Amino acid sequence: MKCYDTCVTSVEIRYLEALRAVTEEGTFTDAAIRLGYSQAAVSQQIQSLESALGHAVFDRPGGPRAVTLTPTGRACLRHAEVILDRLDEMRADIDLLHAGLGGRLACGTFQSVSVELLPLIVGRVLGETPDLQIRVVEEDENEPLIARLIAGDLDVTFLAGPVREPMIETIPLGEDPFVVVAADDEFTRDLSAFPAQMLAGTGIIGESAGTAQSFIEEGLRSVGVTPRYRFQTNDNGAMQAMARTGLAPALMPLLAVNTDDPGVRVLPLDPPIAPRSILLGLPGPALRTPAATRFAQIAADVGRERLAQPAS
Amino acid sequence: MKCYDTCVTSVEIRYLEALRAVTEEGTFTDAAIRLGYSQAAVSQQIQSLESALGHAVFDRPGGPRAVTLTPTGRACLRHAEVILDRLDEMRADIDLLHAGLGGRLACGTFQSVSVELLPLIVGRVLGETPDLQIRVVEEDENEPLIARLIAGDLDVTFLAGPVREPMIETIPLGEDPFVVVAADDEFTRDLSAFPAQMLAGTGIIGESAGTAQSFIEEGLRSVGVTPRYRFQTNDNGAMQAMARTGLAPALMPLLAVNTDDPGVRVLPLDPPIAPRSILLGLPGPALRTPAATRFAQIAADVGRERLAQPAS
DNA sequence: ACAAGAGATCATGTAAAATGATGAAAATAG
DNA sequence: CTATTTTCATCATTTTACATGATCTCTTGT
Repeated sequence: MKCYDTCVTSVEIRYLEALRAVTEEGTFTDAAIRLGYSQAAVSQQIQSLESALGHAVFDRPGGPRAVTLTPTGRACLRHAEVILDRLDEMRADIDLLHAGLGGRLACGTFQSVSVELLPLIVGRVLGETPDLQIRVVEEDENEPLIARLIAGDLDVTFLAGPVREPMIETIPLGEDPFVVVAADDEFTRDLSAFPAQMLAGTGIIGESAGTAQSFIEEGLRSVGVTPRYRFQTNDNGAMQAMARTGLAPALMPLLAVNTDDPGVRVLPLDPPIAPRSILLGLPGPALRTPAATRFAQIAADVGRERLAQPAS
Repeated sequence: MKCYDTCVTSVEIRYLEALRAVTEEGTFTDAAIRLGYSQAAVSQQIQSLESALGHAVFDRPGGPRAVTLTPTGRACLRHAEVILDRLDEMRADIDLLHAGLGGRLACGTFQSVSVELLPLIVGRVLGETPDLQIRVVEEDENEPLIARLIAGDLDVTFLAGPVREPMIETIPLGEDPFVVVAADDEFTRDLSAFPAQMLAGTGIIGESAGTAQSFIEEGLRSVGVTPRYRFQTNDNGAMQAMARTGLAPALMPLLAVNTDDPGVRVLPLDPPIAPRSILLGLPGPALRTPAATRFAQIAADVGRERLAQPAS
């Protein structure tokens, strides 16, 4: 059969549906009834499909015998089934996404939040919507988190400190004070707060870099102390373990501290440095999934429970 | 059938292409250029897609900023990529199929052919088109093979004996005589042919059932012998091994005999019974793949080489 | 404030699809 | 062997959807 490329129609979804229906029903007429078309329409659709593929997909024996697939048609149908299934899946996926029950939620975070706050929130969210696929991305700085949120790479993200970025919306969750984690020895045993001035002498243990550390350094300078590092690591556990040895006190966000550790004392700084505020960043309303909205609500709840609220 | 849905149009391929193009280009205008449409057309296509899905897929910030995918759009795109890829695959698959280089070939066969003839043919076919996926289906009878060929389940099939079935085409490959396989003992050593009459006394070893066996029984009756079975099995090797013990001679199609076995003698029957003709069945030309056609050619070649040709 | 750039909107012509009626081919029944 | 039924293809026609080009609106950058 010669195919004159008079009409450059390409493969359309409805052709594939027709292919499937005709195959399953056995006749064009029944397929047309099932699809809600006229028989002529189905006939033309199959013809269009055949002209698009360049080969016949059905063998029409003529007379009251059922049409059968050609090898070409069988190959085509194999793919068509996948495509049509995938289309259904797409719809289901989107419905689920919009119902807030399914889909994916990519969440940005940074270290101190990851320790305690995030697991709590994730636990509650998953308690409500177990089918939600949550992916967590950790960064040391605000900027990449914000960038990825704007890029749509993330659906929500935790942020630290004041954020001025008109493209996104932020919800304050509370404040995370910086505390001194010191070895539990005869000196610290009597203290209820750690004198900031002493840090100049002892040196401190801190994170390697990142937003939190800049914040700390700035805070220390504002109370007249220039910090000197005795040890820097990005691992919270290592920091605390090192502080336990008595090498130097660690200056850490409270959220990152394991307060169950009997070997250390956790003390506020005196005078205190400005606490870091913890925010949740969300994209504009149009880019927000129901799951993200719910995540934000739960995050605010958890923040109210576990974080100091700023004096308003 | 009246449809009162607000969206009369459903998802179309071109919408998905537009979705992909806009996502990759970042703007409707560039996507339109890439697709060869006007900007307005792409805008409408995306709108149609959105109305079909029920949700926006792009966030249009307005002004000279690139549009970005909404979570819905991202979910949609994930599936769209698969669907579009699959469509390309479909075309490639069909082209390959039509070039005779790829695709699948389902071949029906029966025992005696499977032993020697089929491996030879398959070997040659694969030598020419290594990417062809050949699947072999073995049945004992002609009928299921023919039925599956007509149903399109098989692309080619070997058949035995005369076949009267107008729906399919048959190519004679040659004749497969029935031979006596007997233990190599003092009695058979002097024979150049096995007297049919003797089979009445010794009994025979044969297949359990099936077309071949009916053929044998009929043939024996035509020379005045009523067969009596001493042992029946469907395994050619077992049949031959049993004949080797001297229990009784086996009456088998020559093709099924392992002629390298030193423990047995393979003798023609005297008087001979009608040999079984070996045919290759093919569907009508429209249902034939190039691979099937080539398979038939090679089968005819091999048949000419390895089978007795009927006296014409 | 203004210009530039991006998508939305509108009216319009055109192309494609669906329809309903008719025709041709083939198996089946009488 | 003819009539009937079932099937798909074809044709002319209507209806629908599509793409276009010209504005409109909005936002950003200067």
